[in-house]
Amino acid sequence: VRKVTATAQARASRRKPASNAKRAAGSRAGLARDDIVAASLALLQKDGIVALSTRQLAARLGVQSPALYWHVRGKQELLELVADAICGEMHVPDEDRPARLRLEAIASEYRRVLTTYRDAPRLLAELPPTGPHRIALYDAAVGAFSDSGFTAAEAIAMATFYRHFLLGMIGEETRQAALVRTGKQKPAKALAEELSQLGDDALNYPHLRNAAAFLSDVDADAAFRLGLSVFLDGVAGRAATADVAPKKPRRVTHSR
Amino acid sequence: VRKVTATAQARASRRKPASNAKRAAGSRAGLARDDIVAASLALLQKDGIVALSTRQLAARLGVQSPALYWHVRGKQELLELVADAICGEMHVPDEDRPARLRLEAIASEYRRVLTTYRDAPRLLAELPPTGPHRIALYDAAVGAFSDSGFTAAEAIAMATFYRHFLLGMIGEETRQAALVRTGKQKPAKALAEELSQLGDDALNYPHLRNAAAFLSDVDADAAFRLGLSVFLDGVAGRAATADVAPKKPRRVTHSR
DNA sequence: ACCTGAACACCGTTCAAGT
DNA sequence: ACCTGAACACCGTTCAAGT
Repeated sequence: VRKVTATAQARASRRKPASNAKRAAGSRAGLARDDIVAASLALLQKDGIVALSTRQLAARLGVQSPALYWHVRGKQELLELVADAICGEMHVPDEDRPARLRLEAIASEYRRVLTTYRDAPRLLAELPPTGPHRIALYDAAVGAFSDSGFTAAEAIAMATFYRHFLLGMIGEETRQAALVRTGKQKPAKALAEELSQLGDDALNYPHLRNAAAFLSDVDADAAFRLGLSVFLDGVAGRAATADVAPKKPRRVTHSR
Repeated sequence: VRKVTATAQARASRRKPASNAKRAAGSRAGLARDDIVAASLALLQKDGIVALSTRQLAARLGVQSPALYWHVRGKQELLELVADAICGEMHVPDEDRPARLRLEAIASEYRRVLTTYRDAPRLLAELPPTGPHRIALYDAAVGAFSDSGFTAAEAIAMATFYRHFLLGMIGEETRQAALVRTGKQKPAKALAEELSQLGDDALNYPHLRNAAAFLSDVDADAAFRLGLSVFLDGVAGRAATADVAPKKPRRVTHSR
């Protein structure tokens, strides 16, 4: 039982057998890794992340779902491949531009492609940034933060935060857009309802209540630029002051 | 078929029948909404979000899984209740403190409680901020951003971004901590491997490679404070300049 | 009013067996 | 080398029926 599993993993991890000009020779379905990723992207774009199951994917490829496991180690790896393929569509900014422009370029590339794939922000946020394209973007961000005056350790942390910041902003935008698209009550209405429902009780929400009129008419584009510029203003207004790498080498700790 | 479903939803939405001093009278399992949420939190803390299934939850409560559906509309609502219960442990800052201190207080409350529940950041990031406690926190953030010089519409957007920023930072921290805890290779090693694996090819990652030595020794606490202060510096260095509410009332649009 | 039993339509994954 | 068939251990949810 152990043995077979081990060899199966070994098979799946040894990929790209020779080239990509090898399929459809004598294989049954002529399934290739790239086909699987392409079909996954199509599925994601059409029906969202919930539809991205091994079984539906196999059906779309005209194959039984266990067939996927010869090409891919498991669903986790499949999702990572999809995530990296998505990031492969993003353009990595040139090194010779000023740091802030590079960070802005990364942001707009994120937004440009992630808004075209359904649920992509959620997908990228959940998966650790593996894969060559994702790491390349990460590397570019680290470089930009380094050039902004952060130490190496700080730049690494900042790049991670930046990534999550962008994914959060874009994810929120796509979530709102999806709500409107599917005809559900626009979120302003939903929140207004909640507010009036609970308003008379002990808790009331003065600021939201005050701003309720503006809830529906937030331009996603302007909001994105605002959030981004606030963050980058913070970046610009700071030289390397904080100290993220402790003196005595110490493991990552979580609060406690 | 339609009718019955409708009444079932009506039943589930009409909750808190009288008070909470009513259960265990003649009911079989004496199941109450609060019990379900409490058991969910315990399950979450012990085995993470993957274990938080209706069936495992029911088992822990000594009940069949369909029983839950009398008390709760579905899994989505269950998760929202759990999320709000978690946020109920956070302290909302006083209004009379300076805006920046309020935002810092919100941040440290987020971090304090989210690091105690497994996968809580992911949970909160995926769910829209419904529920009284979550809305109260959101309201406090909107107030703080308003007092920082943002217009109402801007403050709403900033509060959303702030939430995602915090969830992203804390989520990354807990993810790293989980990797270390479960004995998996610490992420520094993993990334270093990826780097050396792909390094000789066309792509190489100069900045990550340069910073690789610092990857393992990032103090999560210091990193959090760094990211937070950068963001809040950006907030402080900005009066209300941007314009998030468009002149001609226009729906939320995505990209293009 | 509150819960069970049985069923439906799904999942991801393993593994022997086919070709 | 690449794929199928059958199976395992799960999901969330509905709905009639029990008490």
